[in-house]
Amino acid sequence: MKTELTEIQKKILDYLIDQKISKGIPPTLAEIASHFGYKNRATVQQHLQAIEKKGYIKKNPKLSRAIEITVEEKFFIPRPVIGEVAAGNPLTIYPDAIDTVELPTIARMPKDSFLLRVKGDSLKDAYIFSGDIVIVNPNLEPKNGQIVVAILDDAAVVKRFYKKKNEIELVSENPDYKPIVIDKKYPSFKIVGIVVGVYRSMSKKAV
Amino acid sequence: MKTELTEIQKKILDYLIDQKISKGIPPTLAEIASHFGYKNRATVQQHLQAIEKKGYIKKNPKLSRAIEITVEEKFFIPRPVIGEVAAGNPLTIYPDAIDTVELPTIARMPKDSFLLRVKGDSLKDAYIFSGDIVIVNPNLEPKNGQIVVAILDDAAVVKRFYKKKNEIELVSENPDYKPIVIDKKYPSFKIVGIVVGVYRSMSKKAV
DNA sequence: AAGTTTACCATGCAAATGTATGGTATTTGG
DNA sequence: CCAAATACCATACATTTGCATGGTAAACTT
Repeated sequence: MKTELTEIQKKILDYLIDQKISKGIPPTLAEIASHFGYKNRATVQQHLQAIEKKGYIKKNPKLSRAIEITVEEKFFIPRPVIGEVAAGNPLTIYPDAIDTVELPTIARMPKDSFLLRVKGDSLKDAYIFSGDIVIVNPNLEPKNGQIVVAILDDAAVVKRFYKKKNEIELVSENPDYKPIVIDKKYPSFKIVGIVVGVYRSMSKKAV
Repeated sequence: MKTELTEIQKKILDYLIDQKISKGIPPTLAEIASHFGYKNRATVQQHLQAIEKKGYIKKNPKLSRAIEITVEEKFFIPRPVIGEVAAGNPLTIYPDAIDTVELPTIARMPKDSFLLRVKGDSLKDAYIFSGDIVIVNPNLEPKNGQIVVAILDDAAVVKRFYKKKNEIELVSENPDYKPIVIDKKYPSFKIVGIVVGVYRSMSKKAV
């Protein structure tokens, strides 16, 4: 039952997994057909039957979108990493993904969130280490003590957020950097997002 | 547009979220009706329309299962934590969850995987700290250097896995513990799972 | 008392969906 | 060369699904 998939079957399986991950729901036969340019759902149906026969998926008959993916190796899915946090201050966010990271399905992202890879040990006092992936959520209001990603002038920083009476203070984890007080001097100040989580994959190599 | 949901509408929304998380796909009208004991899909339909009107979901008309959940606050969902790793060696896996942890979103675990909370700094050399959540996947074959959860006699341990020629060695992160060599002396030896990732939530409180 | 909201049901219908069957063309292995 | 596997199409059909409409009953405004 460990038969190999053909090229096309592999592509369809990949598409199934991709859809289930990015959209949350598996596609219908019609959607698959449309994606691959097939004029007929039956073509897809036959491919799915072949894939199921080889044990890679399981279909719940009669139900729409009821395709269960049974491949164990596909636990990890690639997600784009759009920037790096390095050496305390400067943060670069590239227009395109600089890299992808294999994220377990457990760490599915909050909507619109993005990933940044941490370089260097500037955040080590927050127990975040080089190579770790931080999940940044742009849709939340920052609360005191949270680690935020913010833009000052042209640079971006990753610091702890504290809202005082009339000002906002950004405190670095690294004691070498003084807190930044936000006032009129920073007209372009903007909170990009809040670091809601840290993830580190252990599956690839030993640390 | 910030109208409150009624009790029933709230229950239906919870069900939608729950299904999307546990099964990966939103239910159909019929499935919702069946779950709540309704004899009619139209009842569900009207509830969904009401929920949509209040802005909590968004429906893609004509498409099956195309219910998008738009509630921002629901980014974090509780997942059970079934045990603790503490003080180097002993690991306790409780039959029921000892706690729940708020995981970002829509989180879908690798199949059959479970979560353990780390207590103490016994794994700090692997950059895993007290309070962190480790994701354990029981369905993978361990490779050298990976951190595994294993059972020896009655105790369970979390250590690095190394397969030598004729034996298996479990190496502790903590230098105070000597490596354990697996042979006939441990008839009940069993790999419970592999630590595939570490997650730490940053949203609640400052570290 | 009259209106509104909420919560349900029944029925009907068009479109979407999964499935079965039969057919053609190409490639592959013996 | 021939059989089998692969990849696709067309057509047909039963369900599933979403949706619209109309109706009943209770609870709550006003």
